[in-house]
Amino acid sequence: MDIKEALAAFAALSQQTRLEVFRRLIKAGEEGISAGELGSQLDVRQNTMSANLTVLLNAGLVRNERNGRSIRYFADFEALRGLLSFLMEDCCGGSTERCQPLIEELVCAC
Amino acid sequence: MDIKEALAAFAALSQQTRLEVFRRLIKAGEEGISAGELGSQLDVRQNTMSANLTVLLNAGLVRNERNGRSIRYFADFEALRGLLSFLMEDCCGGSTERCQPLIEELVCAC
DNA sequence: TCGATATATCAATTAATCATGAAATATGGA
DNA sequence: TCCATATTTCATGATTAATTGATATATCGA
Repeated sequence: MDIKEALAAFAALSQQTRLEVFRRLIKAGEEGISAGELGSQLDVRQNTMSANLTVLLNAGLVRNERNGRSIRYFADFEALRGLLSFLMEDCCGGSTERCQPLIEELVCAC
Repeated sequence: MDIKEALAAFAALSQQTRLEVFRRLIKAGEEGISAGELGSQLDVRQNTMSANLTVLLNAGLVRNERNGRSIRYFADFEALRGLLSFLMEDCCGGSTERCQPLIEELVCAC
């Protein structure tokens, strides 16, 4: 993960529809959600949704897979891991006092 | 943390100078870094840096504190924790299989 | 092969963001 | 009080992003 990729990822997550899509894909896990389902769940027109999904794809945050006539989207957990590690790199100059509780709390949220 | 705050945080992190600033503040921990130091470290003009620091402040990602003539900035770890929990909420519908390794890898990065 | 469904692409308009010059505010020291 | 330093605020022009209508592509079933 370099800064260009990280910037693209954060930019992708800084728009309401895309953030909601990504959170739903995180929740959905392996199952994923089709483009059409996402559009109707979030009440977004199909071309707008398609454009937003393309942004998430280009940012590397999601993958997709054709399934008959529909296309299913999935969160890319590996990319998310990379992004978060990039952000927290050398946190507190290496002392874990500050980041350890941050991380532990996150586990509980899961 | 609601979606508005999360969007503001991701938007704040989606610009090169601000992302670099935030990562430096994460590294700096308790010590923080002054506005002027950040400007010269990253070779950014003072008013541009000031505007970018204001964006990070408004997004709740950093705090500041006047110290004589200079103003010192600090990463807000609690806000970061809130943001990450928001993003990972109900990850994989509650099963931790997917998020557990993601989190564990993060700890190592610290 | 034809029509229906699902999704993507294109071009254009509108809206938001960014960096900058100029000026203002706050602090500390002579 | 006056000057220098550190930082913020304001107005503006330039770049970039978002949504949309129209159209294209891909898949499925009759």
